[in-house]
Amino acid sequence: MATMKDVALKAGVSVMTVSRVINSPDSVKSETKNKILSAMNDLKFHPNYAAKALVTNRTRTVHLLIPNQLETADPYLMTLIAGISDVLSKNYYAFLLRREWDSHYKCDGVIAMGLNEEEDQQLLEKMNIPCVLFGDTNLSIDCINVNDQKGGYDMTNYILQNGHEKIGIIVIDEDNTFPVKRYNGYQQALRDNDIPFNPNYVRYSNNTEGDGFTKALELLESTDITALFCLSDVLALGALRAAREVGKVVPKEISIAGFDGVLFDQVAEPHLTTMKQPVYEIGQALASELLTRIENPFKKVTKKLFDPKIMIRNSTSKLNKD
Amino acid sequence: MATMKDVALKAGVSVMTVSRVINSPDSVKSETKNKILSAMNDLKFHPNYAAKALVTNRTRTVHLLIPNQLETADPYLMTLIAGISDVLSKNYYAFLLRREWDSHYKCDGVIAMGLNEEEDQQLLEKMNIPCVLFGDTNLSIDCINVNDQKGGYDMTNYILQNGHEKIGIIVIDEDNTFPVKRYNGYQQALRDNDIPFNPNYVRYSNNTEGDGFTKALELLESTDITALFCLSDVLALGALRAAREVGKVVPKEISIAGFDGVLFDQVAEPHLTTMKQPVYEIGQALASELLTRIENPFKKVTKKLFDPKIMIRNSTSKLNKD
DNA sequence: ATTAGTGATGTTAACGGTAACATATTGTTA
DNA sequence: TAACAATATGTTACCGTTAACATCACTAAT
Repeated sequence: MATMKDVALKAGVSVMTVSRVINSPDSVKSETKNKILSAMNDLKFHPNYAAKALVTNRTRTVHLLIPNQLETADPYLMTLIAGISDVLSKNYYAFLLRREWDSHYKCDGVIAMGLNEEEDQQLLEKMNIPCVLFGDTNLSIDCINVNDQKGGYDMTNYILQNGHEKIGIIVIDEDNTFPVKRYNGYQQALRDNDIPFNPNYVRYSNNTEGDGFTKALELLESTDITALFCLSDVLALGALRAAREVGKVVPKEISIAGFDGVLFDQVAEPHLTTMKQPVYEIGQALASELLTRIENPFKKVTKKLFDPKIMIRNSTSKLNKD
Repeated sequence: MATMKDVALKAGVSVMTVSRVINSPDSVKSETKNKILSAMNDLKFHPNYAAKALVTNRTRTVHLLIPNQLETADPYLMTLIAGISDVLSKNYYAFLLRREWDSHYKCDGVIAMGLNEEEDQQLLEKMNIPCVLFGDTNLSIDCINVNDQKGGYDMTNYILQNGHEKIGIIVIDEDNTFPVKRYNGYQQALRDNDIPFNPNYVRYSNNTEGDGFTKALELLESTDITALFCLSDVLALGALRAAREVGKVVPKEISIAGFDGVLFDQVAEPHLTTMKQPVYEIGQALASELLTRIENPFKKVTKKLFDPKIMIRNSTSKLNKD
């Protein structure tokens, strides 16, 4: 492998001038620069990142901090990673998945998936390197998140526009903020449409297919809802099964909507109407945000919200007035 | 960050002795070693991998070479990456996804997903670093692959055991070897059970839901098959839809089986009987194989096959003799 | 013509480790 | 106890790059 020394020799200049061609090309006379550039080309020179890392204290490595609760193969996480990875790889950044923050292993930056505010806080206070958070925090850290409130609002609004007024909701009961935001969106949409909020239409559940089934069954058997908004696709899958169980045809007799837009939503039968989170794009955004933060550690903190996008498929329809 | 120099100073020895404690602990007197160890502990010393990389020519980075045809967010690929990543991360190896081999960017090893023999061959000849292939090749390279022939055989055999004799098959028509192997397994199982092979039961298709639908429709309408073996889950999904289209109840009137065991197979309705590839485990195996190869570049080449595992769910059943 | 200023390039040392060799210490044997 | 291994530790140079400073040539101003 050719080193800068080889290039310098071939171009008849000092190593430092070669270095300058790479790092501040404007400071080198164009005649000299051309000589060096063509020498680099001839020798197929590519910088040794290890040497560079040693002297600049830049590793070209990013750590992805992922919650213990999530499996690595979780489709949501994997899509996020795909987005992150595509951006990082393009910039020759390698990355490494970590389940906890270990400051001993050097990296240029961290992308953290927050779970709840407290954990975020604790975590971020320990780090003093560039960091971007998938989530929210009031700390001065770059954050990217999904606009869950808007997602909840828009979906509820869509269902209302279809003539439904009795809309059940299955909320996720978890130490995290997103379900509450989605739920708030639901309530706000009802208010804005002058539809009274009915607490009997609300169920809290774990985020599992099984619990979605149970809670949906309850609602279908004990209330007169014509639509059911599940705050995750996994729940909605359970609700779909519950509808089959009680013999209600989806969407003719009951509309069912989910939230997330994970891989299997299009495979469920009927295809699930859902709020798709732009997870891949968020991954990309997290990575590019981190890269710009690494470039410029003192830039203004940014907080970005990505709007989820409603995917209208055939688990929902206009209210059937019979 | 503490360096070896700091440790050496604190322990009252030379830097080299500290280095030895890390790399060949047995060569240091235990009294000295303890002094150094506790100094390292006090100072929270962790080696600087960049410096190490520079002098040892080891980067602690692995490149994943993924085919251009695959999306990064492909669930199959993502599960593989999850397995790889879990092993690499544990060993503090970072990784980087590349779509083509670029020898200029240093790494300690490469994991390549082969597509077809020719591509593999071309690729591997270019590389002269540790490499493990997900696929097959006659070159002397470590390979890990799925036993597709056995998968095809076992699934066909399972269907035969359920009394079916008229078994349709949708083969994938692609420049790749796995569909042929699965197809061979199908044929061999027929032979071993003395069931004549009927070419009318065979369709070739692209690996898409849509084409699966079309080809399944053809078979359902023009033949008397009682079971249909699709060489991928995506195809099987289309077949499921085709069965609904012609009003045949799955599995009562037609058994449908897939192959792959991807994320959505359990979500399809009815749940799909399939041959699950141990993709996550294969990812882990690829990574650990690579790490041992990096440790010992001259070890004997290994070729491993992982058996796929039949997941019997409710898209298949015993032949209904009416 | 002398001085100061500017732009282009070179020199030196350092980043934090390890390899190879040199030296010191200890133990073994005649 | 001298002589010699064997074992334990130290010294030096180097890996490939950049930062900081030094030098040089040339132009502009006095």
